[in-house]
Amino acid sequence: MFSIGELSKRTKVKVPTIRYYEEMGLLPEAERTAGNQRRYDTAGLERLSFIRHARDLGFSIEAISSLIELQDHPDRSCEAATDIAASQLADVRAKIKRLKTLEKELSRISKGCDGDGMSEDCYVLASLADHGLCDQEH
Amino acid sequence: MFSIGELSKRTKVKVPTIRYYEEMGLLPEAERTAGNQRRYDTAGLERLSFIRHARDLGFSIEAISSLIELQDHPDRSCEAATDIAASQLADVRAKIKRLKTLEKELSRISKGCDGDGMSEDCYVLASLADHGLCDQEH
DNA sequence: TCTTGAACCTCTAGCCACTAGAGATCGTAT
DNA sequence: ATACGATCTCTAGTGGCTAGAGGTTCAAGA
Ligand SMILES: [Zn+2]
Ligand SMILES: [Zn+2]
Ligand SMILES: [Zn+2]
Ligand SMILES: [Zn+2]
Repeated sequence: MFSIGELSKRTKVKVPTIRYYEEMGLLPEAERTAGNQRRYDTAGLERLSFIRHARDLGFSIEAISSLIELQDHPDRSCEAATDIAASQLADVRAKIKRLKTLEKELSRISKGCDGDGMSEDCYVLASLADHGLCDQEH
Repeated sequence: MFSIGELSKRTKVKVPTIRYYEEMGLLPEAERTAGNQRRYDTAGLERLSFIRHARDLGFSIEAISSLIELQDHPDRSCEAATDIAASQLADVRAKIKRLKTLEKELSRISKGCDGDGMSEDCYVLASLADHGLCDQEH
């Protein structure tokens, strides 16, 4: 049994974040010492590692909730889990697509001015004022 | 002179968002009718279009504030503008990089299970539980 | 001119996933 | 016994909006 600080060190999840996850129902309510401090065991450590890893991969708290629910019921179909993963992948791909478009425009805009003129003649400001100068929709 | 609703239609920025921008100081306080309703002219339209375009390109409210400040002083050096644009471009590139890493992991994870087994044996869940199965850091 | 009803006003609260800080209590090492 | 770092709860703040309540104003048609 170890403290929340120890759990925090081992998982690299900040202490207030652990408490937040508990409040959100991702972590079960921790056992407490006589003095009301949380104590954890390896089950808590594993669950928090799962959450941390899923968060690192960009899953939302809500999605992780569903995934954990599934993990707690080994006999259920895992269809929901693959759906969630597929949808997360689709999200990430959509974000990449959008960001690549932005990257193109921003790199054109950035190249357009070397910053040693006056704002009146600045291509950066002119580009922001006029989407017509953009190559694509974004 | 036109109403906030008209401005909203022309810029495709929602009415509450326009009020929010005013509150944040991105838009100057609008003129009002005798009955306290906001009225705008083409200057307001242009400024809001600038903001909208910058937001579409991912600039923060704070960054846009600085850009507008610069735009209002045509005689100042535009160095700050190019700095802001360069930093925004760097942000976008960093995000793309991270998302590409995530995409690789997620696509591996997604391919690993077709969703017709039980959660006990699900590769999606196993992957989330064990970062060791990942190809890269992320 | 009067009436309707859409558009407008302000204010508060909610979203997500935390993060920061205040003020009090607990645990442990000396 | 004392010190002091770690923990507790609670509230509020972050960014960039969005939603809703409850009230007022504007403009068009009768
Ligand atoms: Zn410039
Ligand atoms: Zn554009
Ligand atoms: Zn599966
Ligand atoms: Zn991993």
